Amino acid sequence: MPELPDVEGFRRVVAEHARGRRIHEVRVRDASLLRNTTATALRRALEGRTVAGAERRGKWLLIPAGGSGGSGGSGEPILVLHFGMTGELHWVPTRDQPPHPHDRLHLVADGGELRYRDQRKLQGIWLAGDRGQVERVIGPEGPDALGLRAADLERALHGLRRSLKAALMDQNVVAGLGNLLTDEILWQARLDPRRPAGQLGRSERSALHRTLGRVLRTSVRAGRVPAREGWLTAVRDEKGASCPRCGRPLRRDRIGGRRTVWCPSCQR
DNA sequence: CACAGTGTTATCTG
DNA sequence: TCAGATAACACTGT
Repeated sequence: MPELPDVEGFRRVVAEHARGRRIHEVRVRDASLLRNTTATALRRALEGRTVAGAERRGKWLLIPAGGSGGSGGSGEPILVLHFGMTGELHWVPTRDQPPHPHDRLHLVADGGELRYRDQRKLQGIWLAGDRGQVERVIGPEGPDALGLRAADLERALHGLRRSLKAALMDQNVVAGLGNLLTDEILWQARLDPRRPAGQLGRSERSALHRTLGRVLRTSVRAGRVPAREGWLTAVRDEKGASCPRCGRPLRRDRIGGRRTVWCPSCQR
């Protein structure tokens, strides 16, 4: 599930419910999700501190843990989360509710708990001691897809011979787009996902930019890519699905290494 | 039982 | 260097 709109939703969960609360206890329910730290180190770093906020970077979520009262000579630790394909972040307003079987980490705070839940464990949890360590964990990324400028998109796609599908899903080209979102954007922009990304005409690139922005803003508002009437996402998992726009049968291919649903009649 | 899947990375091949 | 294919991670639903 988690692409940019979902992670943006998780960011809002933290901002609206957890921000400003003191972390009483860190419960590591599955230490195999800890990628660069241990349960002991995570507890030592976070317990007693305050949830200072939440920031999204592409599909990453950063939760800085604010000062515990001391002078804080070494800076504030930052919890770094990636949700893979099945991760979620929940706010549970009552403490000590029975855990969900896929709950991997609980941050127990005043008045509730923040729960990192993940079925497949394809990504995980990092601890950064400062902003520099955050950069090392996340690594290089293209410009964030939300608020992307037309000039940024042009620069990102310039010279690429790869397919649009592969290019848009590459976090080093543009950060935040996943499989579902990319299919929806290319379908709404009427662009063939196999087209070389660097060879779009001016008006095509402009249409792609406008569509990307519109699909993203609508999805962020919903906290997911919505299965809206008239959207590809509404029908993409149906068996003999047909294009919501032209009614002709949709095609399923493997493009850029991922399942791609598109309309060979509309998308050129 | 086989296999694909809303993600990412390493490795191999052309 | 670039791009595509494949495997690996771990688990569930079809």
